[in-house]
Amino acid sequence: MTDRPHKPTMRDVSRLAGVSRMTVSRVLADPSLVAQETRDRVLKAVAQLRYVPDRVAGSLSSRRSGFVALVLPTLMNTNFADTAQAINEALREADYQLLIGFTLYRSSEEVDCIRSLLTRRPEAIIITGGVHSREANALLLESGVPVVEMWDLPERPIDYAVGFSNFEVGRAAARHLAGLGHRRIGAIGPAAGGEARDFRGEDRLEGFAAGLRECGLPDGLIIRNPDIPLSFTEGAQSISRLLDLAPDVEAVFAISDLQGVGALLECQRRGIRVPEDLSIMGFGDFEIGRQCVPSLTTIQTDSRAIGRQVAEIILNALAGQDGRETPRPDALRDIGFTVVSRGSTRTRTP
Amino acid sequence: MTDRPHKPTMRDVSRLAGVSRMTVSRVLADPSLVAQETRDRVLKAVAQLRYVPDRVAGSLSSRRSGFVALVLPTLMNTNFADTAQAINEALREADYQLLIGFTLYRSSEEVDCIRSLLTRRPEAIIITGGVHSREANALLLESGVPVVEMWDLPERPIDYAVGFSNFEVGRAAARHLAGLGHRRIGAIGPAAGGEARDFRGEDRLEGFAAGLRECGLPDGLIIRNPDIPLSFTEGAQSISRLLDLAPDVEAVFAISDLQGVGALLECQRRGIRVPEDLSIMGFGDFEIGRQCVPSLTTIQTDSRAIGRQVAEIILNALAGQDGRETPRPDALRDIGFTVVSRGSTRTRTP
DNA sequence: ACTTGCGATGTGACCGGTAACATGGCATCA
DNA sequence: TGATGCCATGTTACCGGTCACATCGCAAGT
Repeated sequence: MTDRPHKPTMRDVSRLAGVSRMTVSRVLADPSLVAQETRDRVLKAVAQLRYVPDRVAGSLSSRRSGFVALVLPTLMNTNFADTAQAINEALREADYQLLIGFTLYRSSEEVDCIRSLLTRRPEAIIITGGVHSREANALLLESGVPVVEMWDLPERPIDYAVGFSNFEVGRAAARHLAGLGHRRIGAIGPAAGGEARDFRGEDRLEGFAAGLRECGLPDGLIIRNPDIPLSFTEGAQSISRLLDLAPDVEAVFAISDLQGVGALLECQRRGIRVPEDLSIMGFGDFEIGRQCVPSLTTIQTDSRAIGRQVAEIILNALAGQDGRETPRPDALRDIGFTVVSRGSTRTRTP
Repeated sequence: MTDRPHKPTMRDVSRLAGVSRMTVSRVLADPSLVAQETRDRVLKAVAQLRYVPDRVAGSLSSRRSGFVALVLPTLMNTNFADTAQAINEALREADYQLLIGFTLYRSSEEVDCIRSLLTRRPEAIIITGGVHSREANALLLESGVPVVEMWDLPERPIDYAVGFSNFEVGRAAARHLAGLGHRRIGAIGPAAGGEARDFRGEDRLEGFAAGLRECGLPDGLIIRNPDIPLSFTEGAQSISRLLDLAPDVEAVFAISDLQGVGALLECQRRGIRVPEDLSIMGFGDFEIGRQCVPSLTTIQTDSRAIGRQVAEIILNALAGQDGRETPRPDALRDIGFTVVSRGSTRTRTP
């Protein structure tokens, strides 16, 4: 907190090195533009003054902030944390700084968050999900920068989307459990009414219900919990409610591994054997799901790959605008998903 | 990505409202300074043009960026994610934007990260841990803004620190396990040699070893794993190594619940009963530790409270500088820790 | 009636960089 | 030898706000 009289500016460096400010700027931005000898003198001055360039000023002047905005529901979900890290790693190489905002699954927060991030003039915006309020949509559209939606596959993305169909994930889960011979099949997931909404979880749940119906099975055993965000604890509660409702349930789909593992642990506490008495399947392929006993059958999507692809799209789009035309990459990237069968599910034995 | 001719600026708003730019600025910054009628006219113009103020320009001019820099090792550890969210929530109320950088537990990354964040002229810096390279320290000291170190309690903090003694945590763990009557006691934690280092984990491990010695017990059963960051999987590996080394070990301290839960699950796989055959104790009070079966004995510290206190210190320090003198809050805040005894440990039965 | 003071608004400089263009020196080439 | 062109560097304006100060009108005080 040592307060120096004032932080050295580029002018101070230029004076010390006996050159113009512009030369200092060049040395820092692209050293090859400056003669070796001058460059060394400037760098010596930079080191001597411990000069740290001011990107605030630089951004204003160059009209390139070097920011990329990232809108996430929360960090409590490891998948989002993974994606965020992967994006960060890829963008930092190109010297972009991530600006993260959180919505807590609330529409009102989402709008505030976007508006606030836009004041920082990000060069691109990454947002979780493909469903936004009218106001949020308007802000994104008018932002003037590329928008990437992720973890979902909207029919008509704003600009780009990287994700998969949550509805199809649910459908695949239903078919998988039905395919194992189960008939009394339930699910646990988010309720649709509250202020906080997990639209992607809701989609998986709807896809699951649709899948059950396609298999000629009833879709009445679905527990919808309004406590968003989801957690292990919430999974334990939901499975409890389901077991109270239908003690003879044979298989359960949890729309997140967080809930799935929570459910599994609750079963252990209740002495319900998994998978002998109950098959449990989750979504997200969390590390804890791979490690737990029995390991959790899940639907896997690659969180880090989503992040990498998002970053790639952005770097492409931003490179495209400085001159050389880059072919516009696919607006919609479906990264797909895979059912990973593990110990927590098994074929029904009559 | 709609490219309008150019984004409206304050000048456009001022013209439309028939006032000067300064009046627009006032309406946005402190509406009470402007007459009702004028204010309404300006706000109408703002809405009509969908004007979004440019904080890049504002920051440069006012010399207040509205940024707070946060340096974290990773988001993979829920504790840090919790703290980050808590900080964010508190700072957003005061309209500060968090700038997050990740070190991945590497000293070299830490320096780069700090340097890069400093170019954005943050008004405060929050950094994880109390041990930094000489270069990082110099940068922080010269930054000219308040620095808050967290999750540790350095003897001589740069400016402020919010945390607890990791060494004492380890010592308390040793005493707790020894107090249960165990004699063959081991631990799993990070190795000290590699490029990536978890200094706080190392401190807990050292404290643990010291605690064992104080109790007159040998400290030879400590597994140090260089795979940082820690994870469930790594915990499973480490406990395996420990069990191979000393099959008769009675109790284990894992320096993180991540490892502790991983160890617990590995024991389940191997048919080792916890706590009957082996007591396991972790650190961090992760949700999964509370939920798993048996639930994990741990040492609890409040991640969100750390975040809240960090934010409080910063808001205080930053308020202090605009005129009214605020008493400098305690430079060092020890938020302490608590041993939480749960199902994974029990008294030794001879 | 004249001064005083305050509320509401405007003026101009400035924050610290960078884009765009200008300049000067020197080697190359017809 | 003069034109040409490139390399290295300098000059100037400007990015979009806000600060400090100036101005103006009007009500209150003496």
